[in-house]
Amino acid sequence: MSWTDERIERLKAMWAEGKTASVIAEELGGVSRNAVIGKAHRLGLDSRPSPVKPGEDKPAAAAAAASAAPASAPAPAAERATPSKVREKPPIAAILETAAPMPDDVPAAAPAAAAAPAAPAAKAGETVMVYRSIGPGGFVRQGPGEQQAPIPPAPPRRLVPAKPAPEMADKTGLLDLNDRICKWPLGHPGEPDFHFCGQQANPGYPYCVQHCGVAYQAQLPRRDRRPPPPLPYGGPRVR
DNA sequence: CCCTGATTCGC
DNA sequence: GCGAATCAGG
Repeated sequence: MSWTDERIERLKAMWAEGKTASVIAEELGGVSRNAVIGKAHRLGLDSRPSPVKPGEDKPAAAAAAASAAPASAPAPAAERATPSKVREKPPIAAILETAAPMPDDVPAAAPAAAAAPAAPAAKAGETVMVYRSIGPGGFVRQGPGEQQAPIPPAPPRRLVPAKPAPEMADKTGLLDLNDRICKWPLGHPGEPDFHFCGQQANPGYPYCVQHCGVAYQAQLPRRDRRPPPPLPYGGPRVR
């Protein structure tokens, strides 16, 4: 990895922001902390308060020295690292509120053909398969034009108490989660229709195959990773 | 140990 | 010019 103009600019910017050499190296990718420091010095960037050099003294000038009581006081220090905006935490109560209530009356046979979970964004011309709930009994896979399955499944003879309430017939609430169904969240906690994917979980994983594909991605060697897009200032720090 | 930046020096 | 190795303080 070479020092292109663009990378040098990013180095300068981050160095000026006060980021440590390690962080800069990590964000630039493909270079070590030492490389960053070395480059910064060659560029003549401002020195940082060095743990090794409290005041100023040159190794060569060691002979003289002695009489100096260096007014060392570099305290640029920390006032960063605080995210500009603290994400509101979802109160657990709010999540619980959206979980399936369990009213006494039960629906005869929930039609529930509505909203399939988050259809993936499709490029033009692509066929999007959708998993559509056919009620408490399961899901069918449908293409865009396809109609509801012709043979509606026989309604369950008896609904067990744990089964979903009408409004949650096609949604998976917090209380529906177990280790066999996909826990991929759809929507945001606190919103009325917040629910979970609910498809069959990929055995050994918390998500279905589709969402595992999103959640788990192969780690590329550093040099092959795409550097994060230019964030002029204060992008979210991922660590 | 971990972290930090500075410096050196072979390439 | 580059950066690993090394140094040295916190």
